[in-house]
Amino acid sequence: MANDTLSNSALLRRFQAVAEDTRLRIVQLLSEGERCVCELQDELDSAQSRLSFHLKKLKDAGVVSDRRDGRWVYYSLVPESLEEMRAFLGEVKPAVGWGDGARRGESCCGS
Amino acid sequence: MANDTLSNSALLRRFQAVAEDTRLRIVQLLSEGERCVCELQDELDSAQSRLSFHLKKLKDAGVVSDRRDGRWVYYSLVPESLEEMRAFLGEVKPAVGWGDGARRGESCCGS
DNA sequence: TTGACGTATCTACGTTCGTTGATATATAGT
DNA sequence: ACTATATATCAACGAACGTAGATACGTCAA
Repeated sequence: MANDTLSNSALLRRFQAVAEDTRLRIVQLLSEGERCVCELQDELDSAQSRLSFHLKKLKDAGVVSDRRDGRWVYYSLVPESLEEMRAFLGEVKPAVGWGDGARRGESCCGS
Repeated sequence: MANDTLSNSALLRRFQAVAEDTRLRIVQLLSEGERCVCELQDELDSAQSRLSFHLKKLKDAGVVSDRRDGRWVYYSLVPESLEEMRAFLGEVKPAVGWGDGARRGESCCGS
């Protein structure tokens, strides 16, 4: 795996951002295109301050970006950040699938 | 997007499972192959009960599976669950990248 | 300038989460 | 049976998180 432990912090924050019900739904909705807060409010049937809170989390984690247009602020996904998570899950997966016998060298705990 | 809102719960639990420092590292380590708890204990320099707690979280979310061999319990990744997360992030990404002008039909908030 | 509207921030609160240390369970060796 | 080792579970605690309501900020129209 390419990433060292320290550089995981950005990745971790992205996973944390997505790992919440409302925010996962927001990501889902934004995958159809950008939305302003009031649209999300309707679609998620969520209070305004609540949504603002979650959008901030997503933004701070780099998962979404915002752009202001007059009174409205439009949010959209940041493809790179999603790709980063995807890449992690991809690097991680192939090394599996070697079930029982195929362990690394010695047995564990020195015994 | 194929998944309806309800079927997100399993996916959500997987993201929640991975969205924690120690657990993200565990997934990283397991990508190199299965490990028993005591090995992870060494590699993560973590207390035993702490590790057990996190492994349970991962297991309950379906991200890892365990197999007992004598005194030891070996943990390994469940590729399908990682693939499921990957798929979600993949479905989500392509619809982006249409920045400013390209919004959906009408403008927002009825105005 | 005033008022309406869209959004962000702040505060207080209850809940969930991760940690620690103690204890319980399981397996293997003597 | 007894002991040592590997792992899981439990109870108590503090910290982080999500929510709701109030308030502040920014933008537009009259």
